[in-house]
Amino acid sequence: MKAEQGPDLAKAPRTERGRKTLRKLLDAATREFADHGFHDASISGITRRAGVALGSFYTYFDSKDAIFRALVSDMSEGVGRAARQALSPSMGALEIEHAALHAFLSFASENKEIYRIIDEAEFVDPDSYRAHYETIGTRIEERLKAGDDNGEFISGLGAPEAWAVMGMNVFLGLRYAIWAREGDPAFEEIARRANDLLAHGIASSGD
Amino acid sequence: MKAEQGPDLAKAPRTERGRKTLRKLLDAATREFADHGFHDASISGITRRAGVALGSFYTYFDSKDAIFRALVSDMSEGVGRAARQALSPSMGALEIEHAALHAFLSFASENKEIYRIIDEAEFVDPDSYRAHYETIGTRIEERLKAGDDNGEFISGLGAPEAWAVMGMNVFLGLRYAIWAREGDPAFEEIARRANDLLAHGIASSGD
DNA sequence: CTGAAACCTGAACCACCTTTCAAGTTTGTT
DNA sequence: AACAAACTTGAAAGGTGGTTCAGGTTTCAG
Repeated sequence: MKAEQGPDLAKAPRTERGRKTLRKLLDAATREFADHGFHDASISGITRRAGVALGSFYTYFDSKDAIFRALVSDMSEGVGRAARQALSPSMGALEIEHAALHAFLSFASENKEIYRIIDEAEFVDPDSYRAHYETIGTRIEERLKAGDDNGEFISGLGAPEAWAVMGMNVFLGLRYAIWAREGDPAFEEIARRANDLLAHGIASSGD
Repeated sequence: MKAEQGPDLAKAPRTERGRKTLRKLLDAATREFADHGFHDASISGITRRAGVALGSFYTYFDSKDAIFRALVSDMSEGVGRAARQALSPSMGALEIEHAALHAFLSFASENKEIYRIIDEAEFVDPDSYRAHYETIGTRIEERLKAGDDNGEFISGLGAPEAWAVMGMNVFLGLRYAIWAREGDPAFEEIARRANDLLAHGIASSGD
């Protein structure tokens, strides 16, 4: 959840006190942006939540945009980390897609605010938004190619199929994690049905 | 492109002159929001583009939010209209999904600014954003059920499959229409590959 | 023709918010 | 202990831009 390093996202603190204040600001900003969205969030709202003076903000960030970018890059990594932990190399290619979607649904469900922030990056910081999805798309494409190589998937799969899979996953997350309703099927069932669609499609076999 | 009716989206004009001014404001707002995004767009920018005085804006809209909402509801209808025109009842169920995606890619490609505005509604006007996708999701679900009824699709399809299809389409639109690159496959090929995935999945048949 | 309602105008109001800064306090090193 | 660097503070500068309003012009029904 830290974001000190990287190309000047935050001005690195040099003392223990400074590191604590930076952390408090990042945590407060997550809540402030999640509650109000980028533009209705205010620096004073962030510093109030963090319990520090308004001016201290500028010790660590050059601007409101800068702290937002720091958060996005931070959280984008968080999503990737969560996905990686759910996968194991011993799984079959289909099984991997199932596990990835299930992990994604759980993660989104428990981090709704993070998702709002990444989505808003489309407008506040378009480059990192695009980088976020292109990174994930590439990763899915690699998984599809691996499944192709070991004979579990058909050959000829590439970026279009990867983006289709990513879109399925993102929208199932939107509908069943972020906009969850009473009576919705469990994540397990959602993941299973998406996996069936991915494996065999929906055309009736007799046709 | 009009949005006079509806629950108080705009204060209805009573003369011909008024209707023209309202139209000019809506058109100008489309361009202003597309160029700058909601928050960096300004009322004075809109009235300048429309060629009317700043104060006239408030004859037709109560606020900046109000005109944005009017635009979103307007454009959401436009997307639906474009999709409906590309479909014909004589098509088979699979063929319909293919045509819908192809029409969507073309529409998105030629209306990138509209897509930016609808996406930004997630933050400016969450209710219409959600309504937009739930309406489309329901429509896709109906199509899947129809394909099920006539035996072309497997049975048991429902909302999860519909949202999966919608996600595929939206993300393929994002990648190949909005973020199009040199050397990308043509829309025809994208639609065909997505349709193959939808029909038969990606598991190798022998397995 | 005529008057009331509709519409237009743009300067000014005003609320809000990012950013700066000069002065004070704490931390860590020598 | 002593000093410099790091850090903190909050008032105020400086802008921005949404919204109001009082007065003028146009429209249109009767």
